[in-house]
Amino acid sequence: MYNETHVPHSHTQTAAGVHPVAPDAPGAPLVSVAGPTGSGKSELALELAARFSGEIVNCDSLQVYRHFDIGSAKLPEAARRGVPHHLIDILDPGQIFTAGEYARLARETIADISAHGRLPIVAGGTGFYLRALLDGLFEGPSRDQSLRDRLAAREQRRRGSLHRLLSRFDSEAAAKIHPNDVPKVTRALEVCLLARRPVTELYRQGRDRLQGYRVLKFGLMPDREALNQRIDARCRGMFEGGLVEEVRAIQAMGYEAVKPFEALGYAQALQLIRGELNARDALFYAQRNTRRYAKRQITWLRREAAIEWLRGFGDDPEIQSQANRLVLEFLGLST
RNA sequence: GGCGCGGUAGCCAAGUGGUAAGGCAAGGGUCUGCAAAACCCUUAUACGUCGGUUCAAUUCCGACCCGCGCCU
Repeated sequence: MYNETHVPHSHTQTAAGVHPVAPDAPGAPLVSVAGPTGSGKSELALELAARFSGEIVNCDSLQVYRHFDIGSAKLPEAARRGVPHHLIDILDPGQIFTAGEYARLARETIADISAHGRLPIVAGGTGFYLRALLDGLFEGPSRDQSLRDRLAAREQRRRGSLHRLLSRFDSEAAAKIHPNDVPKVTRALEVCLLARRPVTELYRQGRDRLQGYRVLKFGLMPDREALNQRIDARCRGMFEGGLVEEVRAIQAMGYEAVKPFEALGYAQALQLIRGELNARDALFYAQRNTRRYAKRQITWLRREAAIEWLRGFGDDPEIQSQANRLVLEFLGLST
């Protein structure tokens, strides 16, 4: 794939003003920066964007929400060095968002950026969103709240009933989903019922993969111990930097039981406010859960295909120059 | 100094004269429209030390060490 992009392009250096996107390329270039929380994705993405006249497309399921700034570690406007950031602050806290919608929006955004001759850089830690964007999802019905409500009620009456039901509609799907994993069982069932066909059959038709781009995927993979330390420090910084006040402010706007409040740090801050946790425990649980989250992200990333691994933090100059070199090569700008 | 209680894996903790639950933490994994979510799996050369009794001690006895509490 992008091994073929070693073909040196006419002019060499990335002097400012030179459009990095070769107009005759066999697909528009697209860069993505993934990695666990706290690995320095935003910093690396920003660095690359600044250097290659890129624009950043957020790929984080929490940063899409307005008002959730501190706990989602949004790069403050002032720190963005004039680089345009997309798909940040696009939703109200009460709105539900899905991977499918993300993929749609992100694809539009990327197309737009490319059309202007700039380099789209997708940055964020939500692996599922990235996969939905790049590999696509299967073509099928999207979520249906009223159906879900009915299914949930049924499951509540008899635990495991949804899984049993699913095995009648699609035994293959049922075999792959653990009965305790109600959300996934629900989705599979929802699809079967809405499409009147087994999900498995729909899966077989493939995903609606992103077309027309050449993709360079970075995976930041810092040392686990160092990452954990950063995570702990960052969580502490969030609490000390006004996370609880941020939550109070959001509550004051009338939001209480909204989805983003379930996120790491926010959940704990909320419990602290409600008196269900003391300050020490709130921090402790936020840190621990964030460390676990990072672990899950790493698990997800390991499975991702064709990743250029960067064994360190994205704000490390050494890592940044490694990434720079790879992007240069990728764009066909290396000498 | 005396008395009492305790000392089991990284932490908490049950328990038995025949080599020992569980929980937490940790690690690994799954993921096709709520994914910072949800779910699954795995783990240990662990019974303070030294002796004694016994076929056999983590379990009983003694001494010692350490911790906690109380007393003088």
